[in-house]
Amino acid sequence: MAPGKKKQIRRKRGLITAYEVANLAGVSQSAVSRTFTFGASVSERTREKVIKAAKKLNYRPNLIARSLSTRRSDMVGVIVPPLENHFYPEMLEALSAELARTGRRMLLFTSQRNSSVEPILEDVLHARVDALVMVAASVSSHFAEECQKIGLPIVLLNRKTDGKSVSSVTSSNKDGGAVIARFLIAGGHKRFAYVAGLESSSTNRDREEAFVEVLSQHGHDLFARGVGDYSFDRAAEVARQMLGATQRPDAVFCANDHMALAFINVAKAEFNLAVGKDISVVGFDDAEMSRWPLFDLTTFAQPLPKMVEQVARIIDNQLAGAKVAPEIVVPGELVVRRSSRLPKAGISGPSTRRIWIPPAG
Amino acid sequence: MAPGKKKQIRRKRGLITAYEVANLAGVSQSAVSRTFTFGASVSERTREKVIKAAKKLNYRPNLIARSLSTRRSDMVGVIVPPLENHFYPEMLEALSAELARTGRRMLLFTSQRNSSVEPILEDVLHARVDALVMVAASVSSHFAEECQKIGLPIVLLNRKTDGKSVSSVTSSNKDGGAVIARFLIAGGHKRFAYVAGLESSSTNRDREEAFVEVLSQHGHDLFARGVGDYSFDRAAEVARQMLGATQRPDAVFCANDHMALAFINVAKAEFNLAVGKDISVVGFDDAEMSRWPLFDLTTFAQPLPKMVEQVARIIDNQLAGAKVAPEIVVPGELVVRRSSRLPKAGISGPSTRRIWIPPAG
DNA sequence: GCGGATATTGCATGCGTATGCATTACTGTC
DNA sequence: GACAGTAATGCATACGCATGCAATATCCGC
Repeated sequence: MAPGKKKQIRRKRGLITAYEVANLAGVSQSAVSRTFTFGASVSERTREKVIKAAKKLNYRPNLIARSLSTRRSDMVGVIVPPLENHFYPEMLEALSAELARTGRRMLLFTSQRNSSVEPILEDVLHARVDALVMVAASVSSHFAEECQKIGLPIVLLNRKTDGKSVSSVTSSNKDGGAVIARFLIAGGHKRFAYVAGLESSSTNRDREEAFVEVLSQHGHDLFARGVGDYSFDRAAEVARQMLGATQRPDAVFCANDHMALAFINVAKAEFNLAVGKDISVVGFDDAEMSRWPLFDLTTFAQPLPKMVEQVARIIDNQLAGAKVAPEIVVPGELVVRRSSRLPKAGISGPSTRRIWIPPAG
Repeated sequence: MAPGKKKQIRRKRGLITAYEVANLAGVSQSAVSRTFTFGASVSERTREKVIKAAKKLNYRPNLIARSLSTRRSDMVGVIVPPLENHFYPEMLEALSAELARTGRRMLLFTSQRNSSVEPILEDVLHARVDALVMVAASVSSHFAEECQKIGLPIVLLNRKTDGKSVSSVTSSNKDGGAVIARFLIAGGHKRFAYVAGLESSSTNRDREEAFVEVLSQHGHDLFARGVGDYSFDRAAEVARQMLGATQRPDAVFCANDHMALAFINVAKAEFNLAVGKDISVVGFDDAEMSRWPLFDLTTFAQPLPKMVEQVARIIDNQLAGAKVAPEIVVPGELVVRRSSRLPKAGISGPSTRRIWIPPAG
């Protein structure tokens, strides 16, 4: 070794670096790095020396530097829609927990109510995240291609984009719509209404199509239909119209819980109706609030834990080089509560969580 | 210049770098960097060449590399409590918007219901965020010191830690408690109840102390008291006890909206009470849901926009070298709705947002 | 105790940008 | 047109870690 080449001896302002730990431990910076890199080759003796020195100096590997070196940031960009719909905070928490579990951190972007996500996407791209999860949003094919090109995996959660070969995780929206139709028919209802979510969304299309189709298979038409755009206020407005009409629907399927809660609010507070007797209301999501005594909402439950698990799995696979962009559909189930008149048969499960399964035949 | 030293000509797999843009534009990498660094010295002609080349190559500065170089990540770590309380998603959105507005990104950490934030903090420290915002959490003096040492600004939001010289932003919890007491007294109530939040929290202490103090100034004792720990279920349980007693309170102050909504749920759904007539319920926060027809909750509004603005300001100042750790208290106001009997005087404001101000004297 | 296989170690360099410093190109003035 | 003063530019290096490669150290079987 060239003498006098002790370049390792540094001392700067600011934070502790691997060099300083190396000095104290009497090893090279490489050894320090290897100690903190899973799977790297270090002897037990070296590791101990390093750990001890690191603890003494209160050293923490600088993840920024690591990212630059490894070209992996271990950050996942997450774009969430406005959190007005309380199902999304729940989804966010589940996602956060799942990402943490798989050793990733979450860079969160919230989208404003009336603006597109495009500018956000530009930000995300700069941030060098390893992957991107978009909740309840869709994506232009232009952007999808760009991400493909730079190797950034995208996963859509609770929404999908048809034919664009973008990964997505949704629950079985079609099954949900269909089961709810069967459930309401089995409950003896006659006048069916649908409160639509955003008509441009895949979730709304799937739910509505299946709902209407099963109704018509049983000889029923939609008695009323309104568009709530997944918004509380607009859904409440729809409710006012439907309930103020000379003849009311007796069974209402709202495309998500948030709108169903709006509907119940109006029905009870403004029309003094007994929800579950005078009129049945069914939602979709099974957000926490649906269990609140004043709502007690029958709703098609989306299994959040399974959904976010799939998200993580897709990310893992894509980062491992998978070429396919799977569209995962996770099964859900109809949780029966008292916002709806019950069919005679088909209810099962513990009293805390009764579900309805269409009787065979 | 040493001939053949054209080190700038590189070409690698992966993303576009400043070098490649420099080549195409016929300038140095420095010029590219300066073009994308606000306030740097570049001529208009150079800038144009660079911008053009950058656009052509679809170049984006690598923020990871920039962070390593500047030692600023422009990321703020945010730790939020469980989002069951719907006021927190709102706060999160407001904070996200404010951080975005000030050119920062948000690294989000969610804390689990029954576990301490300590392990999360360790993660945050690794991530090299520029600052840390902790929502509704408190912090050990040990950790506060450590952050002080490494120069990481911390801001507590909606909570404070006494005497630890940690910055915090809260709304005027004491005023809130006091105003609510005056309001309920002015409304002619006689039997006052308090549903406490987490008893270890500064918010609960401040609200309760002021509430009780004003009551006693007017010769009233607390008729009933229960602890809801800011949880829906526990607050509902408290409600069942209070409402099931032989004599009920006629005015209930719940330490936050979330618990107030639980109380109203139980009062209406299980005891069939007319909230606002049979019993008055007042909350604290003014979460969105408080406006829902079934709740229509009178509540002390915390001004989210101002609060998050203060958070950003503190972060700016601390990063600019400020030594003091301010404890900001932002004024709030009592928003009057129909969950409570109204006093004769003191109500003002547009019909969409009526507020109550204690009449002078 | 020997030869070879294997595990550990350190050196040197790269990751992509920002920036101090020295150099060069302008700009305006008389 | 010469000069001072300023703006613009490029060079070289640092930021803190990971890692390929070559050099050692350790281990194993005999």
